[in-house]
Amino acid sequence: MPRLGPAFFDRPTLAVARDLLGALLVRRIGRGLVAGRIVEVEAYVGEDDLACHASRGKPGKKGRAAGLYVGPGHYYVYMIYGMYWCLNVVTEREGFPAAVLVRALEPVGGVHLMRRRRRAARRERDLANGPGRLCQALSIDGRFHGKSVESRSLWLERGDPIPEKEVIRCPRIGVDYAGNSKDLPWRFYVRTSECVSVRDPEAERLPDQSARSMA
DNA sequence: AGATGGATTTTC
DNA sequence: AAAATCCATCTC
Repeated sequence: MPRLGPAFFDRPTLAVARDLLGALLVRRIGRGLVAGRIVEVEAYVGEDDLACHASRGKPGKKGRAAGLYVGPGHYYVYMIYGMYWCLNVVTEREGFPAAVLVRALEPVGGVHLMRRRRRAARRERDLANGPGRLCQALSIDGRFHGKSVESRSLWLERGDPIPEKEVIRCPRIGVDYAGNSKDLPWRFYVRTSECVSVRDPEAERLPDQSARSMA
């Protein structure tokens, strides 16, 4: 499958997020390959999004959030709760802070390598069904922060498209602190996947999820 | 339900 | 300088 280049990410963040569903995230570790199909993502868009790191601290391109301004197709990797890494891909034009957080993968290849790094996971579906877990499973850490998606050891490939009917759109996880941004429906996941980290029963009951405005 | 634990941000 | 907070996960 062809790799996704920077141009793929140089688009509105919600469209990128939606289209990343079904794509493959591939990691090369030495001679081994570890790969997963993306089944859950979240969009973080601009300084006005109170859940986006760019809304914190001093406005502008300083500190941690600087990594969100670097232009489309770069990884933004940060540590959370002092223990776990989270992988984002920066979107939109240079100078505008936005990214897509990759929240869950369905294991596709190198499952034995994932198990080695995810001893706590008993079932295969638990190997990468969370933003911290997938970084453990694929051995992704701060070394990838700021790197390009054209990296030789971590990249994305186009996968089979996910039909609109299978896409669930709902509010993001863990952003209750984000005031008026907390209910924005900027999380997308694949309804039929067993590897979604947190399901949203209410959203799954509603018809025609992602046909709503992307604005 | 509670513990974890480092970087970042906010408050004093 | 100190306290609070965090895009989470594991164990109990």
